[in-house]
Amino acid sequence: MAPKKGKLTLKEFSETLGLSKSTVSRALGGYSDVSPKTRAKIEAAAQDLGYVPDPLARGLKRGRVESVGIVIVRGTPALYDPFLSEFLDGVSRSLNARGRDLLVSTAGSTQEAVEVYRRLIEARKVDGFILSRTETHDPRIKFLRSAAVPFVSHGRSDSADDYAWFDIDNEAAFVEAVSLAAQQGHRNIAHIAAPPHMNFARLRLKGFLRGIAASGIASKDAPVHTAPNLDIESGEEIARRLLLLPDPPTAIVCAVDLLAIGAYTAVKSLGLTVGRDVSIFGYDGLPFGAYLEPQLTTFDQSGGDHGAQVADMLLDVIEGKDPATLQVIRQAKLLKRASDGPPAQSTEELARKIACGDAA
Amino acid sequence: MAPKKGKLTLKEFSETLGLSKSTVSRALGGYSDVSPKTRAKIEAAAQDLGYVPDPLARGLKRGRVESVGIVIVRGTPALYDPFLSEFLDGVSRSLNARGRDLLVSTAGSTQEAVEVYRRLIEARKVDGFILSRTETHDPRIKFLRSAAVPFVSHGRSDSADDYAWFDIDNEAAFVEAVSLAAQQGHRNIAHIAAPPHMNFARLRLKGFLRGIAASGIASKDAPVHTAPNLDIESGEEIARRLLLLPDPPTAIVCAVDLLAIGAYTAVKSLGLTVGRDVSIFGYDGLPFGAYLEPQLTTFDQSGGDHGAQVADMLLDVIEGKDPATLQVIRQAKLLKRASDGPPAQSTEELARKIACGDAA
DNA sequence: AAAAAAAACAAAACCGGTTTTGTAAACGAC
DNA sequence: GTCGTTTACAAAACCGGTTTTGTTTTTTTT
Repeated sequence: MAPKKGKLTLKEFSETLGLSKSTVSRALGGYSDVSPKTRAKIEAAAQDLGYVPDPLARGLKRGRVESVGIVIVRGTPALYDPFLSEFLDGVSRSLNARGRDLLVSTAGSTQEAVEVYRRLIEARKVDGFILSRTETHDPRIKFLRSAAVPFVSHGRSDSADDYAWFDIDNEAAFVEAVSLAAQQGHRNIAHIAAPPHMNFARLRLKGFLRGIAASGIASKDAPVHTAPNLDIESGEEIARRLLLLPDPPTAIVCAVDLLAIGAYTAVKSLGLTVGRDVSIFGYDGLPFGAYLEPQLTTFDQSGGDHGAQVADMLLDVIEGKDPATLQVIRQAKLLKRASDGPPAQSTEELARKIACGDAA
Repeated sequence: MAPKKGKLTLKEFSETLGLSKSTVSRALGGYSDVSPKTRAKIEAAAQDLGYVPDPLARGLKRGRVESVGIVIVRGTPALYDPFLSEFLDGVSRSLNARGRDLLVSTAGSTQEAVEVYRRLIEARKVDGFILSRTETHDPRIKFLRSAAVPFVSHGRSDSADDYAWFDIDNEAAFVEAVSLAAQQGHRNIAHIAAPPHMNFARLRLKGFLRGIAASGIASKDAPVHTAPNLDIESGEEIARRLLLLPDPPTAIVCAVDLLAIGAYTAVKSLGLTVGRDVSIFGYDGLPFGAYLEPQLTTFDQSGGDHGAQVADMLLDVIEGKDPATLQVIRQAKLLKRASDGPPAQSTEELARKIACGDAA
């Protein structure tokens, strides 16, 4: 257990074995021109004396550093994003299992993120990148593709299909939410959308509209308002605006949980009951949703799994697999809780109730 | 802008300048034996041609890699900790400003974290570590100290004072919370404590007790219950238990915001009003607290600043500064909101109210 | 049994820098 | 004007590995 001081070097190690550096290196590297007997001896000794090649020296020659990077863009849904923590945990686990590490940096915008990429590539600190929260037109993807640096993105951008990505079927999830609401009897269903430069926002809106069409609801009964920011305040503000429409929606499908939480506040402040007067659907599966009153119906993201899978994909790309063959889409899982249900009354009645309550 | 293919190497670079590798290297390194004229020329050319030394090669010779590591321990207050995100952001900013990067890994326990440290040190992937969420007896600190690896911890452990740390004055914060409550007229003040193996928990409890003593409250009127986990459920369960005591507290001081959020639920489920019947104090400054009804009174942590400062301290240690001289303590800032106030009634009256309401 | 081929290991070059040591020219002192 | 210092740069060693090329020795082929 005595941790060697200044580390055991290949030269020393091979000398104690009475062999040359090259033979030892090749033996450990699994090359063919080493006799089985010698190889066994070397491996045993390495184990024994705790010889581990210095990754710096190895990286210098090999051109790899066994680390991957992720640059987190501040703002938008904020760093304050539980999903992100879980995601990072998944990434880290997966990387560690394969002897790699994760380098994390932050940036104020995707543009700034590109600068960080540039620096990290130049400095040879990573072998590839993981992208998250992709935007519709994402400069990061453009850059990394042109720089020919391995990467995998969590979420697609518009520029389709010759890179590796992992994505949730956002569209299908929102079709599902709308269909469920329609089935429960809602005829006026609103959507609080996320800013459309986020790619997931576009897809969720698309799903919402498809769901509306499939349910035979007129588009005038399916108002879409876009939240300026993905935070609770915005959710409250927009939800309030929706409920004060002449034909208020009896169900509100929110692009993300934070908006849904804001919507709760709006509904309650109008003297209404979430889940009866107004149904609310979220998306993200924030743990917090289970503590709302009533518990929020939402979609689970299980960030850990996503992170692990994305990391695995990236390692494959780094090892030479064709990125275009690595495209995975997964279905979101509805977390049915208590914020949805058949509407207690029609839109007209709801409008009247709001008018009275609000005046009161 | 043409990004050089296979990177510009020192050899190539010095050849185009008609100088030797060594001279160029020494010029850029700021050594003395280069004429000012030559140095200027070299620096201009480096800027121009975009020459950046390969950190791998440099690290190999210098023994430094210009990265620091942080190993996040899952569980306990969970990865789902907004403070952590901000903290990481601060660390990253500070490091990037000084040309360093952050390597992030996760572990299931502090013991496991030590294994990760060992691996990262062996693999020479980092020059030092940042620790967070220190425990009272922290094996990580013991290990890093014995391994003589630079580190700075965010939060102290019991083993006092020959390493670098940055900490909040937890004790003072809780004295303040209790004093405020006492001043508002509370004579029965409870504490929901965090598990005592977390060092901050110990200090907060200590502060609570000191505040109680200073306010002349009998210890029998200051019950302390320890939450098994730092989550919302635990908070609810313990708060409920406290409120069903014969002499229920009119104020509950919680070790962390998550517990306070749980306490809200307990108070409300007993038909009581937070801030009137029962005052609640949190600690953490979770953004979410501002959306509770009523808004949670808590202490601000501003994780970003902490992270930045800790990172700066670590770089100082790595550069040879004596860790024992780097010990910073900062005062927490009370975020006075609406969950506290003078008690609406005495303990006895509250007990009666609870008994009735609960029966009803 | 001689020539060709394969096996097993060693020597040397290389990755891209930094640092130590060397050396020619310019400078200063006596 | 000779000798000792500086000054300014170059050559070479080194960091700790990997990989290419070389060299024996053994085995196979004919």
